[in-house]
Amino acid sequence: MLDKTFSPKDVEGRIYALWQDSGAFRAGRRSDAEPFAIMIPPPNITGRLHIGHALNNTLQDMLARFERMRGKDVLWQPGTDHAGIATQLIVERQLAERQMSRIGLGREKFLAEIWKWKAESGGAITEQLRRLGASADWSRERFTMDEGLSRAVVKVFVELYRQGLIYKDKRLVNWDPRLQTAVSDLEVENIEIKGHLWHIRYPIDDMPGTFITVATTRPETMLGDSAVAVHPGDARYKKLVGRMAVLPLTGRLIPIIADEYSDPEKGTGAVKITPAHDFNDFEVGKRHGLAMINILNKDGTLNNDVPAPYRGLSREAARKKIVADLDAAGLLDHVESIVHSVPHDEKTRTVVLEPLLTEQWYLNVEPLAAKAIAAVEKGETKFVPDNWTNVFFGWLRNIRPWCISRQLWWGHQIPVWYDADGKIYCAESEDEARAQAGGKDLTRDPDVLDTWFSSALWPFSTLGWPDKTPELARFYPTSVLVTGFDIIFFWVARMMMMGTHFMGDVPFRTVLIHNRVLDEQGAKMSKTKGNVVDPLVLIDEFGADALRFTLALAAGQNRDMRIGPTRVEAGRNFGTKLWNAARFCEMNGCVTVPGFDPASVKQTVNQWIVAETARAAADVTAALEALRSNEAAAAAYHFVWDVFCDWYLEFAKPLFNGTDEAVKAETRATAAWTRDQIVKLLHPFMPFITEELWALTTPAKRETLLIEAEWPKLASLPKSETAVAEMHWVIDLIKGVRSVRSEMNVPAGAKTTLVLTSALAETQARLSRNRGVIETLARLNEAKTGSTIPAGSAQFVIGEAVAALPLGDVIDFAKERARLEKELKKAEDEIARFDAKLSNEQFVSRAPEEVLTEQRERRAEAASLAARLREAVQRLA
RNA sequence: GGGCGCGUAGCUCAGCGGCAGAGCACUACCUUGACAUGGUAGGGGUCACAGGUUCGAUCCCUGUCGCGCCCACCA
Repeated sequence: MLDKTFSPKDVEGRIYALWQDSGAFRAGRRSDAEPFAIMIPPPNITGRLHIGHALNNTLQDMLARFERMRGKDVLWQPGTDHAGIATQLIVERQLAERQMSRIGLGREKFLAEIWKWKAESGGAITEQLRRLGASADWSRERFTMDEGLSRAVVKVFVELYRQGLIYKDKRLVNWDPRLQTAVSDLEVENIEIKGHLWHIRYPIDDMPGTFITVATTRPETMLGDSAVAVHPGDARYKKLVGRMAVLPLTGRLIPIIADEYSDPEKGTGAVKITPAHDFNDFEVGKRHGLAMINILNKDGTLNNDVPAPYRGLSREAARKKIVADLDAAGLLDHVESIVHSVPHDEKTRTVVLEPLLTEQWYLNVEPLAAKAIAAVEKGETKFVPDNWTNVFFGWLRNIRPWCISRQLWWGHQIPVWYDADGKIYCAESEDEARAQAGGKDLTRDPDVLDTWFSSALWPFSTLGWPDKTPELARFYPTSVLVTGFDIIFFWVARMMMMGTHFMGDVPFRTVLIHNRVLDEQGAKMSKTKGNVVDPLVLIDEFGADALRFTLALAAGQNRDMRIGPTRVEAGRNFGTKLWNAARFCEMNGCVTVPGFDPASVKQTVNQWIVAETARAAADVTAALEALRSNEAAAAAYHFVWDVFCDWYLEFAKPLFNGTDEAVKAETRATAAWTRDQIVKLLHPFMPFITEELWALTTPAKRETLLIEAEWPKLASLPKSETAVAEMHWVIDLIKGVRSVRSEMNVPAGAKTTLVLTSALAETQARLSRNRGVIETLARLNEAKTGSTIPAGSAQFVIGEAVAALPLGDVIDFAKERARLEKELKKAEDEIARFDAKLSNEQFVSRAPEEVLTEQRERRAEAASLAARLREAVQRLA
């Protein structure tokens, strides 16, 4: 006997172990079946499962389990990402606690420390994915710095280098002064802050008392100015072009140049040019051959190329001092308060990034982007929902070189060596490089690659590339990529580029973009706000199934979804409902009957539930195929709760308590069959509870659902239209009687007699066929047909029949009359509406026939209702 | 500046040409032999606003307002 409620925490661990031992998660179990592959977006090894991961992996697991049950050979490839910056920072912080430092240890020992940390703590996130129920093939788990994946990274780098797509260049890059590394354009977070626009007067050389005024938000950069630019057509400055300005505080002479870049409308129309510290100025500087004066050290302090008083100052301190000094010199024209956006690091959003002139490795992604664009244009990869396609195109069509080098230690070290003259040798190994160099002593480039470089290879590097493995042949291109829109540029686009370039085919056929998860108040979750909804806490409280079902139901087209305890509670309640329905079946001896043929049932109610089950299965299947998890979950929910529990099991009660053994047996078998279909349909969403029910409901013959159960394919079952119509009639009748009873304030315990007056033989037959359930569910002591209404009764239309309920003294006449009048008014309004519609010539001539018929029928119903209400009102009066 | 998304019940959201829906919250009643993590009945809506297309618009088109996001620029 099943317990009264399902207790997730007592069974989830056991069931997960059972699954893993069964080997059912493994890819390649069905070598003759159609392959289906999903690559997990590898979570950072530093990560803890957050609600976004929970959603992402719930959707992947849902698809993996669905396709597995459909008989496909499923590969769900798990793994983790080495997360260069995040991991290095964590270990550095831990070292600091032990009074040690990265620099002190040196590269080799520091990396050993990270590997040690990874061995101890790096597996946390995958353990947490298991708690969610993730059915990934853990035997194939990969890490972006595994030997094999690293080999892929080196191979890709070397090939791209030889193709001339990777090159070294000295130009401005976004520099993080705290981490002291370059970052890519994508890693820059522009944040709007309140700032100032300082207007500074630069004296003109040889023209005492004449100034040219420039405006800047970063006054400290003036120390690196090489020119002042004005627009060639700007009459105000025409006579100054070609003269020199005296750069305040330095005394340096800089030219006043004419360049289209200067916008006469903006600021003063004259703009200071700092080629080493501004992306636009860099271009201007190149055009005019200006000096590139770098004034910053790698840590953001001012270097020795500035006047002595400012050397070594932080950017903030330098700014203050420079403004004060300019003011003292009378060169500060005025200060304006403005709001402008300032580049910050994306991780902490606290460090202001600086454009800095450094030498970095770049990947010319343009030719790769062209291939990725072409593949999507040809429909080789589709985005769901497809509006993301344009976002993807938009970025790739305006793509700029990707800065791929990072001044970190943790990551894939760049496979480039230099000889004493600085000549570059790019090779797959040091030996190969040395051979190229003719045996010279070489030093390796100290930098590592952007973490996303290795992630971009994930769909094929995890399958063994560059080796031609059987897995690669079988599972590439993968079937679906499930991810959030925030990494379309970082990851999806780059996988598309690398995949099309190196594999000659797209990495995935479909990209399912899901929403971002917010807290219950709609705020972005962040640790500082303390509003992080921890999925593990939710799992502890409500169970993994509850969380998964809630997430599946909430996932949709909307940009954001809000998740919190109250929604997960509803998911848990659904699990309890399912559990108790199964328990009810068990109590009534519903046991799975081997060889049961659902098409053979004779009872109307059983024919009906078989047809409804088939429809639910079709709905869930169609929704899952279309990757619409919310529709799939909703269809299953509705069927289980509103159809199976609320009506079918209630109809079954009088049958189970009846005396007709044949009917009882058929109903038991049908109920057990339906329960089994439900358990299978819900398994992709709620794997634990369904597995438990699969085992417990008929312990004798079951293995695990995971291995045994096939996805319900019920399309060939009879539609049983007559049975369905009859049950709908019964349901409407019962609802009507309940409503009337409630309105009439019939005391809860009291039973009443229902007299159905109908001239239709069919109605009378239906009533007599279903008398048992109608009497039970409508709490009647008698239901009978007749054409006369007993004295002292009121009559109510229920469907096409009329219920005449004995009134006795339980009715509040005045209230009843008011209610009836209200109803009558409603019905009359409705008639008027339909009449207006039906007398509209255009409507009648153009609307499809079935719409017309439907509208006429509804009009007739309303009219009949109105007539009866009118009569009832008169009777009460 | 360019682009995208969203305004539907008190709240969170589905629906997207032909009865306006769910969950939570609310009201009343019900501890009935599966389930109070439940049941029954109910209240609550100018589907943001204005035009247009259509026989018919919450749904399609145009515009307006409001909210959010992305990209670019920022002297």
